[in-house]
Amino acid sequence: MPTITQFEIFVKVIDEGSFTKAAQALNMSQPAVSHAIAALESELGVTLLVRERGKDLIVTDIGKRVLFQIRNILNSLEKIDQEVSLEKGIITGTIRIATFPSVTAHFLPKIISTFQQIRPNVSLTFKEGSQEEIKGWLTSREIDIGFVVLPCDELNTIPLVKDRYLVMLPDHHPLLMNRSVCLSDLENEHFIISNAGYEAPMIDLMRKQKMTVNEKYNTSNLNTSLALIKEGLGVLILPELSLKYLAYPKSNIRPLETNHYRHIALGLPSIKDASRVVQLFIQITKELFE
Amino acid sequence: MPTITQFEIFVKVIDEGSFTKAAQALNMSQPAVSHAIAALESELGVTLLVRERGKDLIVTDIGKRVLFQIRNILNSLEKIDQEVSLEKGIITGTIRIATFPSVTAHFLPKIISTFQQIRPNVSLTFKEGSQEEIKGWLTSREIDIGFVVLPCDELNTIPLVKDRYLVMLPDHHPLLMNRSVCLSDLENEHFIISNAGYEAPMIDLMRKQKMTVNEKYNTSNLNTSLALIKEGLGVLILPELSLKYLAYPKSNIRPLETNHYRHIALGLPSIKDASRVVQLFIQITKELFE
DNA sequence: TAAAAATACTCCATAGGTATTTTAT
DNA sequence: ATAAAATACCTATGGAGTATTTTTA
Repeated sequence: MPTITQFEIFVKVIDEGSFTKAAQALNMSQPAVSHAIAALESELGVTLLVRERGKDLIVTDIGKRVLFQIRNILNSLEKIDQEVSLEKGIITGTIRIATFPSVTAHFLPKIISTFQQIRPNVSLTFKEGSQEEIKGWLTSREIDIGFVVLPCDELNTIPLVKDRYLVMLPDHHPLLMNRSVCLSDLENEHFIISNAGYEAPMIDLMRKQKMTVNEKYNTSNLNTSLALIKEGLGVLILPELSLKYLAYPKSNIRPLETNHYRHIALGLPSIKDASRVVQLFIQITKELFE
Repeated sequence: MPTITQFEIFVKVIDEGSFTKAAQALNMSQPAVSHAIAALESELGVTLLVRERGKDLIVTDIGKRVLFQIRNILNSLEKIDQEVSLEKGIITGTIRIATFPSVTAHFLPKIISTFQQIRPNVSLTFKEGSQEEIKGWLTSREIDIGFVVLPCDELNTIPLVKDRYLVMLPDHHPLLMNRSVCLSDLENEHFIISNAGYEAPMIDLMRKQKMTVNEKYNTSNLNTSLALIKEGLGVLILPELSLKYLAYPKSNIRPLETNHYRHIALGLPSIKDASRVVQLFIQITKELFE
């Protein structure tokens, strides 16, 4: 019969990418980790990890499938702990949260402080990534809950706030004559696309409406994008929240006329299966946005 | 750290209702079972079971909540086994199925034989109960999949077949003059209701349409119901499939005119989280009804 | 008195430790 | 030479057994 400790060791080895680092993280000896993985593999009768000294660890295909179930098991164990603590009158637990940059900047501090005031014994851990990364972490059960942009059909979602889209224009741009801009106005513009993908839903919308989209520049950094606009090389679509801390003259920004907003929401694989503290987190976050 | 064996013992004790029986079922000694439960309880620091010698075992409130998570853990372990077996080229596993009487009688034999032909190494276990029992077993994760009657919003469902409703009438009943009967015709009739609750959806429908429902007799057995109808004491609504093996003259039966059918479906907590063999079972069962 | 759970004790399997070796960069 | 995993060997915790006692119907 495999051991829960073996499961914990297996997950830690994968998360750390090395037997030695996992041993350190778990405060145990390296041979103990070697033993545990070997025992698990011989118990199951399959190879879970390909270790080539020097090179990176490789998780086998079956290893990944087993990993998914093991993460579920460890999550259930965490829920047992939470239920038991609750029974004893102490509310504890850990919530693993993933955010994307504008959420981190604008909402996270308030959410953390509010939640910690209400439940000081619950620890929160954070991870920042792109939409795709966050969804991946949710499906592999590496995190409990994440901030996502709607639409997102593959997850249970809790809508929080609508974020308006803006267009940033270079000086002397003809569209600056208008109070607002609509998507069709942008058909012949050069677009500056950022790696963070803030504008993706609008670009998709244009494509869906059979408009031509001129994706001219692709930057990995918003400041680079700003520089390109200032040079008159293109325009940028950005949600209002992402703009807040950027130094760009208000007079060069126009609201995008569309009934499509960026809906920011909480997402998780299943609200029903979430632990009590995660459900409380959902509740409190929702109330903060009302 | 608790042990997987402890989890298995805990579940078996609850399912068997006794330490001694659980020990027998698990081929181990009674003291070992005592130890395991005591160890689990002291590990968690809570009482899971109240044992009063002679009386029935009582699962505490926290015990029930822990039980739910433990069943999930054991289900995940089963999925690991299945994935590993599949990797080795052998498809194994167990599917715990719940049915209600007309499914047992009409569909189950065919489903079993078809499935066993395709996957002889997968074992199937069956449990028969009422709709409410089946839903309870699914939410407590005691079974993997069950046959349910739609609508059933709390589960993922796979519709299989529509079953017509019929009305059984006593001799010389005026409605026998018609080729078919509609719900409003039945407003002033005495209803014979069976414990199995086959007619529940139609009764609900009548109530929803503000009709008066005269629930006169309540029987625990369809044969009793038949006797009551023959005496002219009331009428009975029954889905066609449930009628098949009942000895009742066809001439006293009329179809119920309604666009509401009894939809028989497969139901489970989450299709996505189901094991591969359960998903195969869904596939095969669905195809059998096409 | 019988039946079920708990206790006392014994044993051994195994998880985890230290020391060392192997292997590849 | 260095760094990471495996191997060898040892120890001790605790899981499971047998025998027995406790408790209540």
